[in-house]
Amino acid sequence: MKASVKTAENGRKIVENICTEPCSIERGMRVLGGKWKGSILWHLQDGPVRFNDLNRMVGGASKKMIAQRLQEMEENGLLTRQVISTKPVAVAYEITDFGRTALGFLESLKDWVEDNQL
Amino acid sequence: MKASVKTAENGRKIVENICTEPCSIERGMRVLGGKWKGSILWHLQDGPVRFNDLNRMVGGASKKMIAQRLQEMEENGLLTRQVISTKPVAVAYEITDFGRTALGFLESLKDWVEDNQL
DNA sequence: CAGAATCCAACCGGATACTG
DNA sequence: CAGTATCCGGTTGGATTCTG
Repeated sequence: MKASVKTAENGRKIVENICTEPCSIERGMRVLGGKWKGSILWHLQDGPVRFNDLNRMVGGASKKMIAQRLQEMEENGLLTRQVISTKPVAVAYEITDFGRTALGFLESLKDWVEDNQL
Repeated sequence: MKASVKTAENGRKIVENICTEPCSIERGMRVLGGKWKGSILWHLQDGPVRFNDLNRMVGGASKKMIAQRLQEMEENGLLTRQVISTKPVAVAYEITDFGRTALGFLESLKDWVEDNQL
């Protein structure tokens, strides 16, 4: 929701509606922002990746963080986790169709950063 | 940078390049992500806004947070701060042209969130 | 009005060690 | 291999008070 703004006679702007609950952008940042989530999703776009590989691909994040973010992202339906019962066990993370709908936006963020040398 | 992946004879994927420094997506999240930054920029798109109004528009953030984020965003060139020497003093924050280049994907984030009822 | 300063609890996240 | 458990220092961020 966006706050609605009126302009008084003196030119002063009056804010009428207040965003009481977090607006869409903040909610989105909670799902895709934070640390590592964007990178994780990005690195899943070419197919399932195993835990340790993902850990290496993201780079800089600890196993603990990756595991946490993966859980949250699974709960949000961005990816799925499948256990392959070999010895030792293997686990593959795969992006969902829903997760893919976020890739476009991640790409525009990436382009924006690179175009502006941030 | 994206990690490069090869597939070994056994079908196992090998991660070759490791993202040592934060990749574009992470850097972008640091500039636009975090708490409130997206919302702040979003609420500036229709013209300059004063500190307290911005505080109300964002909603939920303390003055301290808004002040901090505004400083960072000014350093990043996303917005400018101009002091109007009235009594009491007024300060207006205005989005820069560069800041405007980020509005596009904030909008796609917003749409994505709303389309999927996040 | 627009902050800066201070205090402090809560959370975050790295390192390490351990498990099935 | 794919995590979980624990420890623990650092950061975050709210509440409150103060200032020009």
